Amino acid sequence: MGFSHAEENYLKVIYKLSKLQPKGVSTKSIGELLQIKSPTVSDMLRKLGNKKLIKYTKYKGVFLTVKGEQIALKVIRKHRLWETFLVQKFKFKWDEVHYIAEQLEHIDSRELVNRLDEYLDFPQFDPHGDPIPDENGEIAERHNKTLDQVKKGSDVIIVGVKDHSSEFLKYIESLSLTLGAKVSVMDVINYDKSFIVKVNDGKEIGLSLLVCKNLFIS
Amino acid sequence: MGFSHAEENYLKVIYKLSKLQPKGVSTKSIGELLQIKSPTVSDMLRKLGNKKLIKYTKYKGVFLTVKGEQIALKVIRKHRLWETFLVQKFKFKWDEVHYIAEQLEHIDSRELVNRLDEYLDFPQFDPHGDPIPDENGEIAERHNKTLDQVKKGSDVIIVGVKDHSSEFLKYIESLSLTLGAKVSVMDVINYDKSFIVKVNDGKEIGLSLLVCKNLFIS
DNA sequence: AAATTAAATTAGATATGCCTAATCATTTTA
DNA sequence: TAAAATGATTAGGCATATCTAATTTAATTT
Repeated sequence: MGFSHAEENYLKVIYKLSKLQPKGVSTKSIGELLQIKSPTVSDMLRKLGNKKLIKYTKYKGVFLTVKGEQIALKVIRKHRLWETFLVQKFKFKWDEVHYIAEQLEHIDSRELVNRLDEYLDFPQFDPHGDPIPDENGEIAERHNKTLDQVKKGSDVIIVGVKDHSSEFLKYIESLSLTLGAKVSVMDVINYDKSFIVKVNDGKEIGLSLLVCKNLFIS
Repeated sequence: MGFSHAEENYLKVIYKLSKLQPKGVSTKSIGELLQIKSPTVSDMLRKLGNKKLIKYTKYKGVFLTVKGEQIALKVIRKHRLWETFLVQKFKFKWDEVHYIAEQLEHIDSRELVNRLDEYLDFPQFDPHGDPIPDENGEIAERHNKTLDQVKKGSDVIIVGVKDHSSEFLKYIESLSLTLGAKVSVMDVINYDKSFIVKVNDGKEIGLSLLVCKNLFIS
C-alpha cells in the first residue's frame, strides 16, 4: 500500500518546514513551497490527518506523526540518493539534478533504493551537503552553521548549501565555492556585513551577506 | 509539453499491438493488456485521436500517427534502457525488473535517457532480447523466429523471449535457457510437437511446444 | 438475409487533486 | 479592546482516469 505522488510531496515539505516551524507547520507555507493554493492544501491536510500521517486540527499548525515522518524520510532518502547518483555516475552538474530527482523520488521499490545505496557505497551526504537518511530513517544532524556566523580570520570548509536554486549554485561554482572548498575570512565589512574571503588560498573575493547565509560551513 | 503516464501507456501498448494487428488495434485488446475496461479505453482513444496521436474512427481499429509512434518509441526506449541498467549495473534478475521499469519509463528528461544510454555503452538489446530504439526512434528488426519453427538436428542460439512473465523466465533460467544459450534440437515428438534439446551441450531435456513458441532464436 | 453474438460506445458515477470566490477564525494593530 | 489584516477553511467547479449498466454497431452464424 503506497501513497500518491501528491501525498508524498506534502509529507516531504511538511517534514522540511517542521524544522523551521516547531510549533506546527502552516497551511500557507506548505502551499508556497509546493506552489499550490491554500484551499487545496487544506483539503489535503484533512485527508492526511484522516490517514494518521499528520496531526491536524483545524486552524492549528500541523505535525507529522511517526508514520508520516517515516514516509517523508523515505522520500527524502530516495531524492538525495538519486541526486548523488546523477552527479557521481552520470556526471550531471549539481544544479541540474533537482527536476529529475523530484520524479525519481517517487519510484516505488524498496529493493531498488537499497541497491542504489549500495551502488553508491552508502553515501552520508548528497551533492548539496544534505544528509541522506538510512534505510531505517536515521539521518545525520544537518549542518547548521553558515559562513555569516564566523569571525574575521576564520578558516572554514564549505560543507553544504542552503539555497538549492540553479542560479545560486552556478554563481558559487563560478567562484570555486564547491563542497570541500577551504574558505579563509580575510575581512568583514561592517557597513553591509559582506565578507572578503580567499577560496582555496586563491585571490580575494567579496561575498554578500545573503550568499554567506546560504553557505553551510564546518 | 509532456504526456500523462496513462497516455504514454496507451501509446506503448497500441504500438506493441499494432505489430500483431496490422489492420488496426482493437479497443478490447488494449483494455486486456492494460487491465482497463473497454469504456475507459474508448474514452482515451477519442482523447488521443483529438490530440492527433492516433487515427481513430468510431468502431474501427486504431493506428498510431507518426507523432504517436515517436512517443511510443521513446517510452519503449526508456523502459528497455532501464531494464538493461537494472540487470547490468544493479544485478537484478531478468524477472525482477519489469515493475520498476514500468515506473522509470515515465521519467521525463531527455538528457537523463541519453546519459543512461551512454552509461550502458549504447546497448542494442535489453535483457529479454528486445531491441532498444535509438534517440531518433530507429529500432532494430525484432527477432521473430521461435524455437518451434526449426527442425530436428538444428543448432540455434537463444536471442530473446516472447513471454516476459516471471514464471516463464524463472522456469527457463532453471534450464540454463538464458540469452546466448546454445540449443541443439535432438528430436521433435510428433504427438505433441514437444522438443528434446540439449542446452549448451548438457544433458537432454524436454520442452513443450508452448515453451518453444516463446523462445526467439537465431 | 435474419438472428445471434461480440465488440464498441454512450451515459452516468466516483475518487483524486487542483482551482476561485466566499466565509470564518485568529492574530495584529491602532 | 475593537477594527483591520492575515490566514484557514468551506462551497462549488473542473480535468483526468477510472468504473458499471445500458445501448448501439459490427461481425458471425444459421
